[in-house]
Amino acid sequence: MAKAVRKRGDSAGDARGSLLASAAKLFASRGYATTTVREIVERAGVTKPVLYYYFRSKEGIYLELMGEPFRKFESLLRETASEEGTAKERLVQMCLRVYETFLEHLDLARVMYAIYYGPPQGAPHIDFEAYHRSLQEAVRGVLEEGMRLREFRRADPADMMWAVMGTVTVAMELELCNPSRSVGKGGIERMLDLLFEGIAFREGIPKGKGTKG
Amino acid sequence: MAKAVRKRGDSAGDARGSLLASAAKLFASRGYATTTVREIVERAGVTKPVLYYYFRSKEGIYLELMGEPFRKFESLLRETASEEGTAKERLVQMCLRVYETFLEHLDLARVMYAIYYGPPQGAPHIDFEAYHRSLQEAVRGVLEEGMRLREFRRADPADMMWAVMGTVTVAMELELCNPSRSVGKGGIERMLDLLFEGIAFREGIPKGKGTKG
DNA sequence: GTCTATATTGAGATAGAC
DNA sequence: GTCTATCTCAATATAGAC
Repeated sequence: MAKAVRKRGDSAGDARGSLLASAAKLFASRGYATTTVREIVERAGVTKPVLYYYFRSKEGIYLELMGEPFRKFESLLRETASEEGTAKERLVQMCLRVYETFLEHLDLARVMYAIYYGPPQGAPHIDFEAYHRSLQEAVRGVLEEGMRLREFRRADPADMMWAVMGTVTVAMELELCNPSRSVGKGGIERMLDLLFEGIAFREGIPKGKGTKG
Repeated sequence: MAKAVRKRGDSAGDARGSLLASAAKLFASRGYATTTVREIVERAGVTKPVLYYYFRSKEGIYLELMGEPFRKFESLLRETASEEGTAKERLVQMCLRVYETFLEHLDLARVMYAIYYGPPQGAPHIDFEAYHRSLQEAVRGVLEEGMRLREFRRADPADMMWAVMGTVTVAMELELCNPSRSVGKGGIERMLDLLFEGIAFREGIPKGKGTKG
């Protein structure tokens, strides 16, 4: 155990990255509250002052950790909203990218779930709700556009939005708790297809999708 | 605060019930690990030995607490599986009853979510996964029957199952974290309707459901 | 500076009177 | 069945030797 041994090959900025990775893993597996600074630095192979140099505090490294995926998430929504393609195509893209971002940050997703659904654990407050809501708004926006373009049939946009969210939610939570049974991106596409066959407008069928059943 | 005052009107078996209610609220709001026996008994207006008399331990009251909704959940699945009605009707019933059971035990659902998605918190192990899976199997069973009866169109039953689960999941999680925006039972029915319009078989339409779009 | 031994605390759990 | 008073134990904090 002792001093934990950073090899000479490690580049300079690596300590920072090691600390982030270490904190992510520990927050994910043991929770924010129960993870100690000592554990984080030990696992990263550095000493306490290094953590405080880069991040000021345990809260600091937590906020830094959560910051990145959320920034990525926001830019993802902006991009997808202003893209080419049918409403359906954009919606599928949006769902798949959200899911991809989720996969790229599984550990952080775990931390987020634990704090969102569990007791606060003394972690500094992050407005997860706001991010979740901006995803909802983005999805709903595309759905409403699809309705205007008569690509989708008319229904309560909120209901449609939640049905779409349901497919992504299920895929994500399966990945979190039961990765071996994960449906993956393919699964999301197939679920959305099932849903679209009900959402798709059925009178003047716009593109080329007949009743293929 | 002091002694916490049990009024004379309280009937005999009430201490037990108060303890259960108290533990449910506290486990839900503060988590299993951080909730102390002292807090539980104080809130219930009794003393420690009363808790140990009825439940043997902190783990005991936790298991007792979780036991009831899960027993109810299992009988619910059995009942619904062996009922009258079309596959769609039974599926909707099943979803609505799961959701109702969830609503009746919101606090416990919160505890369950915290432990399922978060760190174990030292709580005794409960195989939530098994219950979740039996729900999945029940839903899938009805779906497959619906396919055999040509009430639903053919598709991967697992995909359909997850799509259905998604609607319930979304409704439940909304209720947990954002009850003011809850979609409620009506929302589940509407989401399922959206989904069915895609799942419903479209060639020899069995019952009386034409393309009403 | 670091390590080990010793307090202190606060948790879960119990004994025995009533 | 419920109380007061107490026990056990583990985690943390601290003191003092090295």
